Amino acid sequence: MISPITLDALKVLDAIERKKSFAAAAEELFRVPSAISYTINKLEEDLAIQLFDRSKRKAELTPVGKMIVEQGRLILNATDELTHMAKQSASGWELELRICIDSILKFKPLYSLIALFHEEYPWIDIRLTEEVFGGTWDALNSGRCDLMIGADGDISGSKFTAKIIGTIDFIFAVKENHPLCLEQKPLTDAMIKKYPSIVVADSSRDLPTRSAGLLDGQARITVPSIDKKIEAHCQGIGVGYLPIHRITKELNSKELIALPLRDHENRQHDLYIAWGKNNKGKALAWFVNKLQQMEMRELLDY
Amino acid sequence: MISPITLDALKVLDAIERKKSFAAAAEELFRVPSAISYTINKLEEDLAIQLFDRSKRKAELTPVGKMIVEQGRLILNATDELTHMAKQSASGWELELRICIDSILKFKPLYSLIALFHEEYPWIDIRLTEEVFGGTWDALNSGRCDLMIGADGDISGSKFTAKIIGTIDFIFAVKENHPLCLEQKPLTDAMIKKYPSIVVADSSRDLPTRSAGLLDGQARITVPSIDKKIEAHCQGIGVGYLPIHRITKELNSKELIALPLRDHENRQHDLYIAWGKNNKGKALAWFVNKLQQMEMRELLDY
DNA sequence: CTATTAGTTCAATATATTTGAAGTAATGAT
DNA sequence: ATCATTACTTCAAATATATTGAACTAATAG
Repeated sequence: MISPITLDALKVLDAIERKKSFAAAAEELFRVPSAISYTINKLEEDLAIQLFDRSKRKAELTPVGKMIVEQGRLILNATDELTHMAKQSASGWELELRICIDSILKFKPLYSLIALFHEEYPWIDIRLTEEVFGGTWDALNSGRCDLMIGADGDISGSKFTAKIIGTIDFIFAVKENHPLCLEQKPLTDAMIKKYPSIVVADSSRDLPTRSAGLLDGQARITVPSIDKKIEAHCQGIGVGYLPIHRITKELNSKELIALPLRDHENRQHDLYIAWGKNNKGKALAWFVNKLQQMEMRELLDY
Repeated sequence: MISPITLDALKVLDAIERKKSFAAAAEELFRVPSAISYTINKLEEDLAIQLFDRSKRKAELTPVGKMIVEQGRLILNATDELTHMAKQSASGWELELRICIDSILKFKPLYSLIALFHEEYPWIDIRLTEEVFGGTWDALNSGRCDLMIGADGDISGSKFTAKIIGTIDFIFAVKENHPLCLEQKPLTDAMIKKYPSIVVADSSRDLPTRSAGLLDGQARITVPSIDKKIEAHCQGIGVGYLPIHRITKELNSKELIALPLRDHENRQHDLYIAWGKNNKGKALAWFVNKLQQMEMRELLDY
């Protein structure tokens, strides 16, 4: 026997310390005093350590005894928590929920949602990953996440449930003082094609790469994230569509200029959330519910 | 029953997971397979949670089961550690050691000693307090500390063991450009008495205040710590003796000037460590041993 | 100097665990 | 496909462990 300590003994020890008496502890635990005495004696014997000073009428904890009570309480709490966790997760709560978010969306509003969730269910792990364009669908499809929040482009098949929770406006934006600013508005295709377009790399691995509806015959510069794309626009390296909510700062400071196009409306993309149809997880349901209640404005962090 | 989990069940669960088999776990725990089966069945029943998937020949942990194994190991470790701690402290190791150090000494070298100690005995708490002059003796005398490291002035009686572990040199030092610098050397009492002396408050509460051997008939400015005294000297507010090792920086930068005195040698104070004679604590012994081995230079942090 | 309180001891009893033999069902080998 | 083997389960009996209540001891409060 490596450790002679038992949780029952720790419970008894705890009760004695709180009630300051063997008899009172016995009552609390629905046992007779002699049973308490037996448990403590056994623990002392097994440990070969005196836990109580019995020279007085009332038994008093020795310093070591006090320490065991204190540390023991931590252990008892841990087991109670473990029991609780186990019951929760056995009753339909996931042990972890993996959320994949399109990098077109801002993380911040999701953070506060996660914080809220974590307050209620601190034992459930939330794993957040980021993908660009089709990457979120791909992550869901290949089982790398349980819930995707992302740009549109629906997936075929009946494995997933998808809900549109809003739309994102895209506008054609270029750097201030960009040559295109001097051209006659609205801009034509020919004008635009003279400048490279900035494309965010599709992080899809399994799915066919999505064209993202870009103009043809134009030089392309591929960047790994939406942030880098915005940066590239600001540097004047290229031109293209950007989601309004991510560039409000740059538009306000006139770092980026929105330009009207002859052949394209300012485009709208649907914002989806999607998850496995037969995923009955309650944490998933919690997030789906909250996300649907959320105002688009909150999610985009205008 | 609040938590049906028992440490024994967690041990069994751990063994099964490691050995990947009920039978192997049984062997490891010197029980028959049916006993293992019984323990697991009981735990599953009490928790009302399926811990193993028995559809295959080899029982496999369910996700919840895996979690319980993982968390359970933490709990098992904690109990093992608790047992260890208890045995250690019952075998003569203190649960905490209170060290009181004279503020004349630097804390830093003691910190590394404490760090070293903490590496070997992480469960023993070290409480470090600081006192000025007689304060360390007083702290020891009144039971506020177990070990004092400090300036001299031996205590009468046989309650304590004291060891001299070195000496500290004190010199008479004043601010650069202080009027005393211009006087003829060596300085006489009369010259010094014109300027206030800086006295560190004796934090003693129970013991008669110690005169600290200062010149009489001189204005006194009382400061609460050695640092404030050095500061006061640097500001030219007063004059007096300072421990060399605490003012090497100021002496090198000529912020403070050491001056020779006619009537006093540069004084030496013995550096003591002392502790209760019948304190048989092993942590105390460890520190006493290490402190005696330490070079004065290390302790003063020259 | 009792009377009372607090905890202990002990034999009897109740409960829980372990055992070994027999059983079931899945896997692997032929 | 069949059969032996593996891996675990079930069950009754045996054993170990915990609980009880009655009798006991020792400290302290009145």
